[in-house]
Amino acid sequence: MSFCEKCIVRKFSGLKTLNPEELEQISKNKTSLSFQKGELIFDEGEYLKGVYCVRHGISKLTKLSSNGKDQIIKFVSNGEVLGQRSTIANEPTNLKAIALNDMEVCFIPKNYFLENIKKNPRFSMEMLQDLAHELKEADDVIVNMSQKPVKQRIAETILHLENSFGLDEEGFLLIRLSREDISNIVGTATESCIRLLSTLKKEGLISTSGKRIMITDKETLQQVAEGLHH
Amino acid sequence: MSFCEKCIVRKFSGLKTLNPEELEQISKNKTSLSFQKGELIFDEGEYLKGVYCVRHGISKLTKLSSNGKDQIIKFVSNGEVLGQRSTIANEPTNLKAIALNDMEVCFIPKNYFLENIKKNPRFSMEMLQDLAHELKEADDVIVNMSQKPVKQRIAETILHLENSFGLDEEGFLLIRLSREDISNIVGTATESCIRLLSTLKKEGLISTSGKRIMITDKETLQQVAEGLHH
DNA sequence: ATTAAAACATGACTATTATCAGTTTTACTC
DNA sequence: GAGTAAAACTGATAATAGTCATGTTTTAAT
Repeated sequence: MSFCEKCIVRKFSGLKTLNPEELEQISKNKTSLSFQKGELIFDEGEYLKGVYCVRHGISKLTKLSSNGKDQIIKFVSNGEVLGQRSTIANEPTNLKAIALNDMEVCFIPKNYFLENIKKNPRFSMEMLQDLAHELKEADDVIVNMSQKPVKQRIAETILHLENSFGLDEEGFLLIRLSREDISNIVGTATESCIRLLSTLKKEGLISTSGKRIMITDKETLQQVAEGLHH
Repeated sequence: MSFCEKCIVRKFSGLKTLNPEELEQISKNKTSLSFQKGELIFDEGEYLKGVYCVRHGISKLTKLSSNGKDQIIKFVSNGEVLGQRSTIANEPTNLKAIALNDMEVCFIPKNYFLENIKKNPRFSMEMLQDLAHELKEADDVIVNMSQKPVKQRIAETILHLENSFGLDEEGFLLIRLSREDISNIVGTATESCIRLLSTLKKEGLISTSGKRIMITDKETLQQVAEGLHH
């Protein structure tokens, strides 16, 4: 049994605005869950009974397109909360959540979450700002997807993955994705994605080793992402 | 001078959850503004001093892409509020707002809007649900943009415009957009957009008269939008 | 360690979309 | 209502991305 009050993860999520009593209330009613790599956390269209606070690991959130491909909408990792949007909207989820690696999460039943939104204005303001921020990010993605060619989107994705998850000791991106996952981020055929990664490799902007990717010329890669370099 | 209490528009926006005193407070401090067709309401990156409640007219919200094209992210019309996201996030706007036709809006200074979020839990819950809903829509757009070919996106856009703004007496879409605007919704070259509209016309799914568009075979158009028809 | 399955990679070809150049139509001003 | 600028349209061509076929490497399970 662990206590929310002491959880480091709390510092990064909206939960930081809750007072000790509110936290204890949540602490008493949460349940700890583990998910294995590849395991389904929740599916698109499910009604959630609460939110999932991620203590460890990374989850990918995808949406099934009418052509049968899963589009990756975003990743959720340590200190972030899964299922916020649908819980707040009181709707079924619009996304599917899958564990990218082994995960530990705390499940917080809906009513404790919603209760705090109603009672604690600082918490609800935090949630509002969270959603506002997500919305801005979504707008950026829309523009990139509609206006940029695939090569730019891949360059951008690699830079974004570095920013979000950082590097390991050897300098490789900490997050390891299959080529298919990458193609599902940029919305392209897996073969096209592989080919363009090879191109970036030949141009000396990245190097790879299996699933691991290293940025070797960040400046030029940024130029590619912005369409200034061919 | 008009009173928020009596404003029909209020019924459609989050403002409906405010009580008479809160409404009077806003009513006393709002200013009425007019914008002409094509006029700039606010630019990307501006700090807004408040939100704009749309009483009449339609505004397009765009974001400039690095390739110099404006991507249309969404439209805001009667009963909806402009500048919500950036006001809540306390950030500069991430979108540019332009009047698509002559507009009448009420400007509500920031602090009256934020005050109600802090004091009235029903209002802040309404705002949360608003943002949650926008976020879901944004996810849908991301999937469409990344996974669907241009023809499908155009079909979808036409159907979406009918749903959002309806038809005139003759059965044409009420909203009238230039070919360039349509191409900036689907994120394509204007010429490609024109060509695909012609194709849809030849296939008998729509007909056009100048800027006016009429859906003549809704069922098939829906199939095209979903990729079931070629 | 062996083997089967999955993921990765590449080539050949096709389909889609963008670009450039030009013409026609529409809408607006005087 | 003629003149003009902007928008709409069309064609030719190039660039981009998707599909299908096939071989190779990596991964994971026995």
